[in-house]
Amino acid sequence: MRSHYCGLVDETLVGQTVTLCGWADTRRDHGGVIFIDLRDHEGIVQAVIEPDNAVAFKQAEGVRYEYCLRITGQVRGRPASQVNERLRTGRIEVIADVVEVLNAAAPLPFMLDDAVGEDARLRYRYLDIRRPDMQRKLRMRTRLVSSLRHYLDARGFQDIETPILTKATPEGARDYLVPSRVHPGEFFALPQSPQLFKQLLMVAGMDRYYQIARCFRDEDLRADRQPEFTQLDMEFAFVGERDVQDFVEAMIRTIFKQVVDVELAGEFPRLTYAEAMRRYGSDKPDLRISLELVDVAEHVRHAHAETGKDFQVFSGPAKDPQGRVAALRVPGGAELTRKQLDDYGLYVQKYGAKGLAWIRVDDLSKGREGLTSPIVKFLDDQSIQGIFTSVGAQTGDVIFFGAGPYKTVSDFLGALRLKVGRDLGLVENAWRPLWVVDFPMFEYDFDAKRYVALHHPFTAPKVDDVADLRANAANSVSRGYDMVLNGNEIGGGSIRIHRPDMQSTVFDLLGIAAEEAEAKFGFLLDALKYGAPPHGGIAFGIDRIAALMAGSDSIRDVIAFPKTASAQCLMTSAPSAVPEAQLQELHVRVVKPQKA
RNA sequence: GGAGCGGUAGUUCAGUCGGUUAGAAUAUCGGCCUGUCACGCCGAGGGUCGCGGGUUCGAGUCCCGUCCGCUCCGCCA
Repeated sequence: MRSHYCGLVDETLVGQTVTLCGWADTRRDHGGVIFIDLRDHEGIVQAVIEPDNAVAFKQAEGVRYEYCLRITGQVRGRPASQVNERLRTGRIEVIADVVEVLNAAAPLPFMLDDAVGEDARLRYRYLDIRRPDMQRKLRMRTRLVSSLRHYLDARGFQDIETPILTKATPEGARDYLVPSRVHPGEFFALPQSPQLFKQLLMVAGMDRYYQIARCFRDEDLRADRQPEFTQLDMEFAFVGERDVQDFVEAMIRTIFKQVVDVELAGEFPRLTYAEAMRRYGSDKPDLRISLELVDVAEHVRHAHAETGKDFQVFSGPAKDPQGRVAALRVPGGAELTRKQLDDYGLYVQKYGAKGLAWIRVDDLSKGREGLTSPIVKFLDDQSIQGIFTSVGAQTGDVIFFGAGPYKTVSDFLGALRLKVGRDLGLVENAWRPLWVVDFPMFEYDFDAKRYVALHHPFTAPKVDDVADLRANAANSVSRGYDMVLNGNEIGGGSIRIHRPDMQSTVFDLLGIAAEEAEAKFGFLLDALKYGAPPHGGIAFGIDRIAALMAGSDSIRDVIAFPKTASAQCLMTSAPSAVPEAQLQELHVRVVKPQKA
């Protein structure tokens, strides 16, 4: 039984006998004295095996490898001159009376204090996790989840499990499927979220529900997306959006204080989706960067005053109701080299930009002479003056321009805003949460040639009237909301549809025929008939919140056993082929054999 | 599905214009030293240059394909 954690053994224990368990990954043998840096998740303590014990130890064990050890001995203080500030050792040492080798260790594939590549870390994840940084992150995640549970348990929320083996959903992400042995040719799906079950729990009178729920989506990965991930899933009955938002905002504020001692803003600002796109070119704006997009269409719509010609790159989108011409003023951007400016042009191409125009303001007082730009020759003085006034141009700025379809321009200038902000060190060191609200109800999918739900098809529209929604479907606004923190969507939710007629109407507007809706969501439509209460909720990305709290760029760092970008586990080599007999039992035949 | 970067010793990396026996640090092993704490000193072993093909007198280096890791676009209701 361990009586002390290494890092908790300090001067106050001098003279006492302690028992410590941990690993020793350094070996030193000096003048017959063996020094062992014993390490656990709390820290390091130096144990000393005096010569008489050391001889026996060396004979029995050699002094070679990392060991898993248990050491019992007396704590002794040491002179201040011996203190090693870097290792935080030297104040005390433990004189080992008994050294038990619980297990020897082969030479480690990498040194735990080295920077090491991602694949080696993932292959030997159990060693990676021994490193103090990973210990800190995973233990912090535990505190996060614990803190959330305490908060919700204390407020009457019911923690209710929902099925992992469930029904495939027609829309949304690809499902992970599980073949049924008992029902040949039929499949379960792993849940993309417990969405429908939690709504049914509201109908069932479990009026405040939460679950720390594992969710599965068979889509390509990102630094902030794994095929399986963890949500704090919540639902409330008899509420409107402010009820949900106010409750969870207080919860998030509390857990940030408890887990990482961070005070979040008193009240999170609210931005409509439209305003977020207009000012930040994103539905999850990073408010730590103060740069904003400014619309300048009004200044570039007219023909050049002297040449009489249109600058069609700008004037076309400026005249188009679906178009956008916007500017991004970057203070200090005049420092950027031509190469850097060109690189930004390439950068925005992957977001659909045809090109990136810019004006460098070398000296505002010199008028045109003080500008460098590929495009000023196409703009008359009135245009330039109008733009400069709109964006507040100053000497030393670069002003970037985007022109084209509204969504495209917003997207690529939004991406550029983040890129430039980071490159130029314009990201404030702060926590900047906000709500994004008033999302469009529907989004047109040009490939499928139909409307799709922007959030999900159970999100309630702002209008309560079915006829009203039908009449204005394209411009309808939903009762959805996202919580955004430092440019990350950490939570998203909505008030749900609770009336069958409205739910049927939304299915219909999404092009889901009545029979199809009945087959796929009949149980939901049925349930809504039996007096379903008004309800709504939200789901938070636990992995993303943990990564933010831990200061990690990737959620892999706060997941013990994550998958690689190609959705594999390097440690277990999953997924992998299975024996033919297993497939037969499941009535599954593999058409394209996996590569050897 | 697409793009970019990377893959060389156990690990982290260097390797010039295609040219002799592919190097360094660290780890490992052996020896020496010895209250050390990134100990020090001497020595040794360790390489399918991711894999396959091609160009060439000659390929770690150039070309094509492919696999793997990371990042991004698409995708993620």
